[in-house]
Amino acid sequence: MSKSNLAKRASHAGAMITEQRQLVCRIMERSHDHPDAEQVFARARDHDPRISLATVYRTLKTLSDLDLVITHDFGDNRTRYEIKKEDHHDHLICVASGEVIEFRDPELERLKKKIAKRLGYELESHSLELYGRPKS
Amino acid sequence: MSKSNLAKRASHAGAMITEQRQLVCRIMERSHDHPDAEQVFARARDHDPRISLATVYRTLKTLSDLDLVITHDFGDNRTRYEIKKEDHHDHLICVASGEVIEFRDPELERLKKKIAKRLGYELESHSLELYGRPKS
DNA sequence: ATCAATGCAAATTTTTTGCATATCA
DNA sequence: TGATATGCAAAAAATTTGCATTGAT
Repeated sequence: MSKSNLAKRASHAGAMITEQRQLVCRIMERSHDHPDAEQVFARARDHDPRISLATVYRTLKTLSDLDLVITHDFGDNRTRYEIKKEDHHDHLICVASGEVIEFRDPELERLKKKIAKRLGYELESHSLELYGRPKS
Repeated sequence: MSKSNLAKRASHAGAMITEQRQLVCRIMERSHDHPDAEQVFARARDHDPRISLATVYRTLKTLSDLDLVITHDFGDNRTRYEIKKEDHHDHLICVASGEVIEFRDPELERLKKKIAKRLGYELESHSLELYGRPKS
């Protein structure tokens, strides 16, 4: 049950760890969907009703600046957040249900780096979203 | 100098073509960057100062519903629009300058379809953004 | 003539910010 | 203690919408 301990990593990276940040970190560790700020806020408020939405936004920004959290845009105008894991994965969004499916593909990862290199860039980050319709 | 004639295609797809929509279509045909709604509005207003931002939004929405225009999110909180061409391409965003570079890669296209299929989906659309730092 | 699109301004939605206060190191 | 984070409410920014009017077919 060892958690990734996001808060500890954030602290190690120089961020001050307050009770609220601790809480947001714990929530991000336990969220296996891709919540937006409002959802993180709702979950946080369940544990501590005194936390504010502004703090949630600020904390998520801080974590994402530290590269510990990634942001996504799945086409509905709101930013979704996800804890960054060691292994990169991408997302397929079901156009029928909106469900988000994570997948990994090493060939894809290789190809992305190769393309960036070809264009004269060092790949820093990347995001791929596939939008698909379930094959009955 | 044959244009892609976006307006004609929109009309063919059943959209009513007004002067404003004509104008937005012409602008999208001539824009080779990836403008946001505000930029399209500014360009439109140069030709016809009476057009409104709401109409630009509504027209872009209509065109994108008709699959004649694609939307992008490059990480700054605004939706960017681009006319949809026959051949799919993806984007590399320079993290240093914000510049957006288009690229094409057939292997990538094949791989995307393959992955969707593997997951039990028919690929409907997809977007890949690479964020890279220029190799000095 | 009829139905849909427009303009305008107001309303929503998402995210950010200023400032006085509370909290961490 | 001294610097930084928080909460609150107000501000910004992006996008949508209601409604009276205009315009397309």
